[in-house]
Amino acid sequence: MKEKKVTFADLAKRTGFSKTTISRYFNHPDTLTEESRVRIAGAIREVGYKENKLAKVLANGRTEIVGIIVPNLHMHYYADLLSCVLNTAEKHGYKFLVFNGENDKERDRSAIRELLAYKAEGIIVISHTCTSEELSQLGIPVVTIEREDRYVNSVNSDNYEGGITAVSHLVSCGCEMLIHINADLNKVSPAYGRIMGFRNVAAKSGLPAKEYLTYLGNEYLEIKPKMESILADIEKNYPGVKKGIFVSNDTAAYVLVNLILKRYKYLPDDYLIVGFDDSLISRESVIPITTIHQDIRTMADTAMDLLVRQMKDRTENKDWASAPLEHRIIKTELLVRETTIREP
Amino acid sequence: MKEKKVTFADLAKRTGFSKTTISRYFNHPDTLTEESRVRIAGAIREVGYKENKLAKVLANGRTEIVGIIVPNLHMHYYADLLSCVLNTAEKHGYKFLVFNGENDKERDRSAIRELLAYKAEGIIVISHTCTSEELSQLGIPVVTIEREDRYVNSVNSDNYEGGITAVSHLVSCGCEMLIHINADLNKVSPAYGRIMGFRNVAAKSGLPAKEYLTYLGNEYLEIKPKMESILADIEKNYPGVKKGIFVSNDTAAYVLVNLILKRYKYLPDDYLIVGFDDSLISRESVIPITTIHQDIRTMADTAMDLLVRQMKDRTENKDWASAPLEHRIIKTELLVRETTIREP
DNA sequence: TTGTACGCGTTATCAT
DNA sequence: ATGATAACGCGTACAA
Repeated sequence: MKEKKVTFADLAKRTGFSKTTISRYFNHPDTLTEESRVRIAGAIREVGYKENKLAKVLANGRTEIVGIIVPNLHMHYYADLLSCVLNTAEKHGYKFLVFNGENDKERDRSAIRELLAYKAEGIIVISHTCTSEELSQLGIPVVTIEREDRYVNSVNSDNYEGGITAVSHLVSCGCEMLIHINADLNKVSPAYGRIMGFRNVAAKSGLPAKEYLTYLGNEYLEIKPKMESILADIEKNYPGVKKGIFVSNDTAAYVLVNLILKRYKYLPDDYLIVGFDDSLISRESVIPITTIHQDIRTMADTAMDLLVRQMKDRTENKDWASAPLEHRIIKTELLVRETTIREP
Repeated sequence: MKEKKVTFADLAKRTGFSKTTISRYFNHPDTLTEESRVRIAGAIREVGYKENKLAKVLANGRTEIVGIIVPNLHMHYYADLLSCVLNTAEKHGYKFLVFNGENDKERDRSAIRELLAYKAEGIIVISHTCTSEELSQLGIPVVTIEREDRYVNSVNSDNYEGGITAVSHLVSCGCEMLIHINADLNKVSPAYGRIMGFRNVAAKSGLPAKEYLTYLGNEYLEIKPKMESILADIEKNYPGVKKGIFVSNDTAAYVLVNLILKRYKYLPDDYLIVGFDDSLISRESVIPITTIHQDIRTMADTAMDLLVRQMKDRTENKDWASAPLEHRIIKTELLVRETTIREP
């Protein structure tokens, strides 16, 4: 079972042209006679020629490969993001070499090594184990999404504005106190803006505020016990008070709603809840959750646009590396659903 | 801002060795003197050499690239599958070029074209727009996961056995009738086995059985209205009867549970429900859903094992293409949760 | 319009 | 243990 590899040489022999002409047939067809084209086209289908992009790459340097490093794929947020990035394939013509870091610094590093070895033209980094400083020294264009981004181009949601909007909504719903549940985030994390947003509105509102800042986990079963104790604390300390609760993300908000439902069979009037992300789960809840929509599609598109520009500059030998950094902020949007509005 | 490309030639010049020796340093270090190795190693870090896998590929033919084509990534099932496949990267040393078909035949086809052009050594196909016959003629190893697979190697869950188990469980719970909700599947689809499993057990049990076979959709909001009318039909025709309902997948089962909860605020004793997949959502439900666990991890591992074997045979010029087809079946497992067992 | 000759960075095959 | 040389498949000046 021999592998038959048909190359330009074979096509050349078969048509009487030189390899150069065959090459031109693919890259500059307009410089050939109609007749020559037909002859070559015929030969191509007769011998079943298949293009070899790797040989092409070695000759002209453009791999058309972009690397993506994701932290994981069980969180729909990352899966969605990856999906949207992959969908830019036809728009820009890049292929994606994907690596799943699983929050392991060594894996992320090894992914980067491979990408450099395969001469990827650029990398989209969604995982967060490597510092942006490290990323900035790779020698190829990098764009990060929703993570620490001091030294590289990036795209982030408008977390601060989103936090402002979420909490303002709670205030305007007539809440008598404000609560924020979140991880104890690092200030360099874009999501830290959500905490800032909360504090800002809480201060201006003059309402009593309480923050529960502690690591909750990423999965339902991990979050549940922690949320249980937070809920217990709330029930104990603030009974009867109309509470506006801003939860860091929809999964956590969903857990909270479920716990409350489990307890009361319905959502009591003194609980108003807002999540963040607009992930599927927020819609799938028995009581759909009010949340801040992140425009993942636009984030992915913007990231690719940024990356493509840099990659283009690089292949054209422009000074891409010392261009000023760009940190794009993508607008969020409040989606009012049933956890902040009671049906009559 | 010039790009400095350091090659074997530079290392050779710098160390006084030939390119051949440099190559050997990387591929057969044991054939060099300790001293030579040290000298080369030194040169490498001094000039900052970075390997170029593409040149290597052109010379030896092994890209170490495997293609993956997924139908989409909003369904956690596919995202999980992709995640598990990506995680075999270190085990076998392959890199993954990922394409998102989005159920578009043209996109799937174009993905295949690209993979052939990039000389991927094999492809894992999860999307289902291309027939297995088409896939079998690509000239490179292919393994499909949970889809039509007549002409190619494949990995599937034991859908039939899963169906049997699910429905048997309902019977043993004392249900007075059996209901199956599923899409009107094609017989070549592996998931058709779930329907067969239902019919088989239903027939043997002698219980009255009812099938709702109609396309439900893949997303919560798409499924909801359809499930609503099915539930209405059930409530109208089988009130008071203890119903054992086997739903085709967890998302649909989740919708059903939510609709029932919305109506009764609890799950009435005459509703016993079993889903399929063991997707996250089945655990995240207010009432955790009894389901059939699919061992996605093992499916992904098995798929890669199958593919790797074929790819190896091919590079060794063995007759991989005419080896007998293998269709691996992965065991499923019943997970009894709260939708089939009531707490006292 | 078409061809010649060389380069891309590495590996494989003989030699020494 | 190390080297010389020819592939690998294609692109591109430069020539004709």
